[in-house]
Amino acid sequence: MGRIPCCEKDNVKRGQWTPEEDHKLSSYIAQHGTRNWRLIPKHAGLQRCGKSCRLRWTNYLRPDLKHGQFSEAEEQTIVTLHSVLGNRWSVIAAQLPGRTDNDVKNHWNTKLKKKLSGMGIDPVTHKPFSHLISEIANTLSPPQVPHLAEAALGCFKDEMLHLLTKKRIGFQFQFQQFGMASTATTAPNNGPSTSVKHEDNKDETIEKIKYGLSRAIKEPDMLNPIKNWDTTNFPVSDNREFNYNFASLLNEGEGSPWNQSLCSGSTCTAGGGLQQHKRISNENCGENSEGGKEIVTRNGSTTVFNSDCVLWDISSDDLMNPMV
DNA sequence: AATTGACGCAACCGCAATCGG
DNA sequence: GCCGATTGCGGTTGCGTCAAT
Repeated sequence: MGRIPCCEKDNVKRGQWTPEEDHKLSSYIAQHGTRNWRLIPKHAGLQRCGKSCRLRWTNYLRPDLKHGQFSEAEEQTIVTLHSVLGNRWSVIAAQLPGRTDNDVKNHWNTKLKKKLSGMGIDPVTHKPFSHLISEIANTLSPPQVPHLAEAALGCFKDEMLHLLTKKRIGFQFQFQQFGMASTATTAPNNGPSTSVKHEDNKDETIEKIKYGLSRAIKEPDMLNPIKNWDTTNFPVSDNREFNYNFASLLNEGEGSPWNQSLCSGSTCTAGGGLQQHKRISNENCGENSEGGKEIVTRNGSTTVFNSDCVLWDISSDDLMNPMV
């Protein structure tokens, strides 16, 4: 029982492709096309699984592929689309000529996630971490905070700790706002006396986060990311080439193309589906027959960018959900 | 100089969707 | 409409490279 294997595993080579194998596959496909992947390796004289051949072709050998580094414009497009579409790499890659879903996925996982985190933005929700902290705080009643905060933060605690303790970037700005020490490696000397106890210097970072939570509960406006997020004093130590103007992103209007994509306010759930009020930059828009760009998704729904580049979600159940 | 760990990329795996007889 | 075969997709792993210790 079980799934039928895609090929005879025993007589199939695996691992890195050799230039000779690449040449055989490319030559065969140039002559015969890519009609039946199961038969291609046999006919091309390759001891490879058809699936492996297909991957090698689509991700590496195809002549229309770009192999160089991603440009900043491409990165911005990826982030923009990811904030709307989540991990739908094939849809995102379709908007980037010459890039494959694997390329986009790898680039996201190795570079862009870290860049966003380095800027204090959660790469899953595309919200500033401070905003997430505020949202968590707003869901907790004050007596619970010290006990629940750490658990609630678990989803991104490691990321924050990495940033705060290893790369030493980012959050001093927020601590300054709380009247705390100006660097993340200094213990809060004027921290709260009630809701958070400073138990152990080893875990002081967690304490600071908890302190932020307790302050957020007392004074929710302090953590409003729109009002308070400013990158003026926000060094991004290992991303100097990444000239992303986050301040302009949060101030509507001109600036980086990213500024039209990321979440603001408390309603955004980007990454979880195509349900949110979104705009994307015009440079990402192609045209369908009615002047809009269609992106057909796996579940059959269709995302359309109209002439104003406004996203619509068209599903079989719900024919037209204007997303604006 | 040797070791270790982080990083980036290619490739694999398994499930879901689609195709076609 | 059914069902097996094929293809597409996203998550994960393996491995080579390089910098830090």
